Amino acid sequence: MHSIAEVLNKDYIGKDVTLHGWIYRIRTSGKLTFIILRDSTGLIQLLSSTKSLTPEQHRELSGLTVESSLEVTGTVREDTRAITGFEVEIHSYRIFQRNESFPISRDLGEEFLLDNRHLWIRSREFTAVLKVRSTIFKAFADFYYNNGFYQVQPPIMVSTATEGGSTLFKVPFFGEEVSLSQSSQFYLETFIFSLEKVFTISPSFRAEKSRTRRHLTEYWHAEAEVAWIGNEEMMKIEERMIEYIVSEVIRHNEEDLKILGRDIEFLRNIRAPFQRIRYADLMKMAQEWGLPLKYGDDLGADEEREIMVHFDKPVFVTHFPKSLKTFYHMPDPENPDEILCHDLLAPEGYGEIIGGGERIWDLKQLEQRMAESNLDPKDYYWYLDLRKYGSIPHSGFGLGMDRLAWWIMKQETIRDAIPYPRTIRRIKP
RNA sequence: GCCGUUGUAGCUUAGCUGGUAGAGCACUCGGCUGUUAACCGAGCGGUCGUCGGUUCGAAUCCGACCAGCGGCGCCA
Repeated sequence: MHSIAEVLNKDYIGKDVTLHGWIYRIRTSGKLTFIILRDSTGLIQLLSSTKSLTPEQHRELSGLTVESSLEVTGTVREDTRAITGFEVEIHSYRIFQRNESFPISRDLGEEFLLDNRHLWIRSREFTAVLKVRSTIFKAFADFYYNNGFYQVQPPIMVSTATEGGSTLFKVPFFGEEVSLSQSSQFYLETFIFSLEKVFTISPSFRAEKSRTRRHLTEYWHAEAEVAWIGNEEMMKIEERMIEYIVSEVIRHNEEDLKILGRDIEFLRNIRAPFQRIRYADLMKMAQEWGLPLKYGDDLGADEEREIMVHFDKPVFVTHFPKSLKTFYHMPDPENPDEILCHDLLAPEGYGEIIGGGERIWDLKQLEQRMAESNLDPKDYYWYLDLRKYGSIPHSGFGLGMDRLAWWIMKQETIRDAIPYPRTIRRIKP
């Protein structure tokens, strides 16, 4: 048994190989039939003819359809006319299944492909997407393992909101109603008191009725929390992490990026350090660029896009006004109206992919900020406990893995970066 | 939630001011000993999203509803 990628090699010329996979294309030309076979590693042309098969066998192979599954044994030869430079002349085979007409052919509509995502997964394009995603998830975890972090597993079913504004998914829980997690941050903060440096990649859920190309209701949320460090040190870790993930994708997925039409040279330029811009300075710059922004405005999607036109690497925006961020962010001691936080904006119009910063670690200060936000301390008793027993300075961040994958692959919508997107209007397949 | 837009064969679509619904792909059959999303010929395939209205006559005009997509707000 051989893989297709393995056999696309001069060492196999003249040798017999056994391949298995699915029919990617099939066409007949007179008494010859060309089958393009697909497996997880690539494509290869197979030749069926009466030279090496009986007329009945040749006829059976010629009658196969796209995505039929089979195993073939044949002889490899080099042939520049074949799609990947080599061809296998079949002399025996086994058909596992001959399909009826495969629903997906050429000229595909967006809605149809989403309805048939379970089949579209097999396409060359989506196979490339899945391979790049696999690298991104591995590289994220590797980066943190290599830097002394522990991976932890926070709960998914939770009883409190982490952030006031976002809408929660309610699920029944033995006669009670609980929520699906929309951020693991508070739980991650609990882990640093035993492990100091922790990360997780877990699903998060947002019941916001967002209808945009960058929102999912279920997404993969990568989060880290680090003891003893502040906002600037946190950003240093993040920029190296992004650089590492992008470099790993370039190293392992060059072919996939080509299939997706991604400009690899652009990605090669994604190297730390990334520029830091204070919110107040960004507002001044935006005004010079003619954007209708003033101090105190939040960055909308349009503003992010217009700002990022001026950069070809991700940019950290820091020191947001207190009013724009939630209660747990640490105010800047030098200017308490601003907080020690950062958003990382991706270039090329992709916008925010990371939100993070330093957390308030003083109990009184946290209680005061919660009171300002009209939050009931009882709901957060365990979060407040962390500030009662050996509290320490610490920072963390949350990264939308699907958004990162979406940007790295430069896909049209975030739905094209995740196999089974969940949105306000889509729960199938 | 608000605003916009689209819906014709399994898929992609043409059909303009109302007059018997047309093509390509897929599939089936036939032709071609080197095809590259092959090509050539034939066949199969449609309650024009749904319901209602206007009209002698509606895919086409009007209304409501349903579904998808896009934008905003919110966020990762």
